[in-house]
Amino acid sequence: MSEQQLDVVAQRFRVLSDPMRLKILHNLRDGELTVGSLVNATGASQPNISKHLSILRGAGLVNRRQDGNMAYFSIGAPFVFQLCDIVCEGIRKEFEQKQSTFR
Amino acid sequence: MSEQQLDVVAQRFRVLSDPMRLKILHNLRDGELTVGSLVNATGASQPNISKHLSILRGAGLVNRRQDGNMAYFSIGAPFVFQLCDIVCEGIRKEFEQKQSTFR
DNA sequence: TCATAATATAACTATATAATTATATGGTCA
DNA sequence: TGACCATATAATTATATAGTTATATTATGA
Repeated sequence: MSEQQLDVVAQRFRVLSDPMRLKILHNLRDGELTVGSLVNATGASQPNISKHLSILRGAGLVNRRQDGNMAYFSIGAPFVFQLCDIVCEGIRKEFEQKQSTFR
Repeated sequence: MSEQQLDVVAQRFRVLSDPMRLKILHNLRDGELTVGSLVNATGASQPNISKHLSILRGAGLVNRRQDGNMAYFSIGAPFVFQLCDIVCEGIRKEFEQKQSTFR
């Protein structure tokens, strides 16, 4: 793997390394939502959500569809959930190991 | 998924979001290495490598074994390579889509 | 066309963190 | 014990970025 490839991969992980962005992706799991809906669902400010959405879009993780004066966002790369599942599984195993140290 | 869970998952992605850490993991793919070997392999400074290794260790991604006055590090969670593969595949598909826009 | 609603962008601030330099710790062997 | 080697930690600096406030853009409907 080349230096450049590692940079690109690291950049993708960075996009996923923010709780609010994960929260947005999580909320989109059941289907597309408008920016306003995401603002309500997350409790974050509208500019904040817009910015996160543009970052997610830059990484191809969400798609944007405009209808009237509303923008609908949806999951663009379902593999993100696969990634989260693997990470969660890893965290679980790690806890188990740490626990077993005390048994 | 709870707020707290999202925080933990985001934190894990953050650990993987640095090119030098990915480089270290990549170098460990063929087996354990000492800090010195990793310094040589990566071209980074010794304190820098030590710090990255401690971050990786904190996330359970590498294991440490001491022998004499040398520390041997090895992959602690093989699933990281699975994660990278999925991300790489995602990047490839994204390029394909962007390319097809011009055909 | 004007007022309004939804979203996006810009400028700014505060915080997190990667890398460097200097120093400390811990082990080995004479 | 004392010199040396490998690794770890501390302090510092520079940069990246999340969030806020204010403003711009774009679309709708009276």
